[in-house]
Amino acid sequence: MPDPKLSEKRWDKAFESELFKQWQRDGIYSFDKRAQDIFSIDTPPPYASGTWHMGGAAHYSQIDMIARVMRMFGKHVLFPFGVDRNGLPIEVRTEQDNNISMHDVPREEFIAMCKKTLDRYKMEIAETAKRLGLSCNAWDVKHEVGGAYTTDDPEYRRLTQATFLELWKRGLIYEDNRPNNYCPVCRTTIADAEIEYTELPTKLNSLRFRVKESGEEIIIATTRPEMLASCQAVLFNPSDERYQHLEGKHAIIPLYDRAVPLMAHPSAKPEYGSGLVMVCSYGDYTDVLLFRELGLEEVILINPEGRMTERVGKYAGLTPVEARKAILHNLDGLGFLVKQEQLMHNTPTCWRSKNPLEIIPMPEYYLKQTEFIDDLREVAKEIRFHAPVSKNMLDAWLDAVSMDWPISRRRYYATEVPLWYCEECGKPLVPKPGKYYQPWREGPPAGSKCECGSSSFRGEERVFDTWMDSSISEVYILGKLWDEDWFGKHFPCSLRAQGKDIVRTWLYYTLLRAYQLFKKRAFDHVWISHHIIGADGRKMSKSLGNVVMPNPMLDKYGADTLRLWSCMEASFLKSDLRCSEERIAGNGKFLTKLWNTARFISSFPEPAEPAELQEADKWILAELESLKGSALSGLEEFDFFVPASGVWDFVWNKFAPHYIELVKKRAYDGDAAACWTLHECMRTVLKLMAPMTPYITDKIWLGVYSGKSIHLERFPEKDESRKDDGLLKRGVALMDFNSCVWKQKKDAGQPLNSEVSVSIPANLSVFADDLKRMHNIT
RNA sequence: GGGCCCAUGGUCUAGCCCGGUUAGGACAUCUGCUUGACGUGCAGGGGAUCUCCGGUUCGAAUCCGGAUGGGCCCACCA
Repeated sequence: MPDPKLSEKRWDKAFESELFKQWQRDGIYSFDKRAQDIFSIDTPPPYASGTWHMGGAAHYSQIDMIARVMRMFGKHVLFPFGVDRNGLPIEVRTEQDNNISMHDVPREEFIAMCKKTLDRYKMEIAETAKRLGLSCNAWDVKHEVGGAYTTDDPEYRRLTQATFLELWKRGLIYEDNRPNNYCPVCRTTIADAEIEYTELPTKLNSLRFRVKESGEEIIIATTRPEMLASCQAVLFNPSDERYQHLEGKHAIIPLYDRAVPLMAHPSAKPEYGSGLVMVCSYGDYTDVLLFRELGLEEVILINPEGRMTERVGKYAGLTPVEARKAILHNLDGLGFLVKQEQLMHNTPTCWRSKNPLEIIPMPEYYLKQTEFIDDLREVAKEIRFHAPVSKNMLDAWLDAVSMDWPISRRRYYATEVPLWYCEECGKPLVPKPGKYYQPWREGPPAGSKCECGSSSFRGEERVFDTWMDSSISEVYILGKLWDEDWFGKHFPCSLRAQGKDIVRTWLYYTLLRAYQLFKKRAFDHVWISHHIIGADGRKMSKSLGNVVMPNPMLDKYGADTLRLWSCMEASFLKSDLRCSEERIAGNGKFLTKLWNTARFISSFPEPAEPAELQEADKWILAELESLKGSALSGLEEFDFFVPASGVWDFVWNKFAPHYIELVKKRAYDGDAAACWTLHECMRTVLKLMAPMTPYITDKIWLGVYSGKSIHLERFPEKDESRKDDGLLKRGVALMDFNSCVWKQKKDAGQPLNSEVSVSIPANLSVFADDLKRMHNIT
């Protein structure tokens, strides 16, 4: 081989960190606000806790590919790196690490502890992100467009508060003391969107009640016997013949000896249990509706600590589960328990703590959302979804939203609700937006006075739901805080890239907030990725032993291999990706192949102009053109399976074994047509692969073609003149012919370079010269 | 209970929208090979009644209907 420009014999993942440093030094991904043709990408800031999982690594790699694709389509890409540091997981982690409960420690102190926890984690995430080769605009710069950000930054929080104050001004926020989902473990109200339903075993208990007027015995089935004390009615279906005579009578609650009305109501299903149902405050959401509808008096049985209140009598202080056990024991002892059936119950649980929820009334702030659902349905139609079917997930949630969004929480490490209350008349004092307020530790703005004349205020102690922060991420990254004009020009954000699991939270809330604030869609494109799961098709979990972590994979195989794997496994937009080390490793082979192909080609000079092309050259250019077409359309869809597998197929199944072998002899002779075509194919392949495998492509590019990074290049233009379907067909025959000759020599036990006597079919006569030299045909 | 998606060799998948190819590839497996770059390579082989049943059609993996089996999302069954 003549001197190759690439001296190393194979791709070495150790080049990756060098290249990353060089990119940073040259600032090739930095963001310039003055640029035209902006493409902005809003990504889920990864949660700061712990190391990155495979899902995060693959997910972010692919978002990075989108950023690189848009750059190569000529856009100036806003792609900031963010880290999420708000919310419950940090608090829970801090509580565990320090073996304390948040409420046992002064607020100030607890927040300091959270910060300490966070600082331990922060670097780890960023380091993995860098190793993956993410082309984020900046890693250290803060507080400007393109800068890295954290969601607990006072700047971010002041934006959250400013948007809250704006919505307050527009009358979209109100306070209400209504029964709501409450997580006793997190000790806070949560929104419907934060509920996860889990199938949990429970017992359906049939209890013996008596009818006060007749002394008749009736059976009532319940899964929540500990709620007996709050029972205010017993219902039967109006069509249920068995119970018509009970109308207007009363049932006596066992243990508590209290009489409650028996009534007909359609919500009681005759076929379930005994057909009689007790209504308690609050066993489930139906109870809430019934209490409201029937005007029943609410009895609070569970306190904010998740313990039974005085109203349950001797079970006070127990948790609901303990109380259930105790009360069942008592009921059984007194003969009230008739039977128990085991059943699975789709139980609402907290998505953070995974614990069953209770329904407890608590005064909370609400953001109106139900009246915006129809508008959001229209907004969603203006957005291009990748893949299009993913829009179904959003539509399904829009159909399900039934009540306004409770936005206040009773936690510490989060953005504060920026309000004070007059000590005299209780009226809220609403500060001007623009500053980060912490009402629990500071007074209202100097000189504040209530309408009633008082200047004595009490600070609000509640904080916001984390989604109040997250749902304005696109507003934050587009720099509304720092440059209102620029923001106005570049909103909506070009793209939201996120996982399918947070459609009803992050995506939905962002669209809601953007619509409320700006009457516009938040994004032009929404890209929804699926999950990374274990090789066995199940969710990765330690107990199943199917966990693969990104850092060890990066150590062993490098970022490009990992990135290529995420493209090659399947379409991330259409299905979950199964992950096994074996399959990741296999992708490294393609990098070796690509490297060697490039190294070989680099040993031939690249003519400035294509000379008179021969038929074989025209054939591979036609193949290249067809690859360009399919790959570019896949890239436009942000679906990397098509371009990656297309390039793989082109290089490994057509270009290297057939075309290169065909023109090798010509190339050695210095034929300009062959040399030019080899380089043309290689340049195109490198560019098409650059977004997916940014390291190896740049290393080759810099080594062979340019002093400047491939990541500053544009995608090759399509060239209609190279299309030739007839030639493509002939190419297939050509490849078949090659296989035939190879097989013939193999069957004859001859080496591949031996002389052979075969006749070249008429339709391949145009390739005759190349074929003769390739196969040594005499 | 409602909705959405899916079903292709041992495994993961492409093709299906716009019916007609020996159903393509990767991984695994088997055999052989220094071929002027690559043994992390090259060449070749074996392996699929395209879940099932109907229908449309000259012709169905592809279109239509149904069944079965998965997955996901939503929903107040006590």
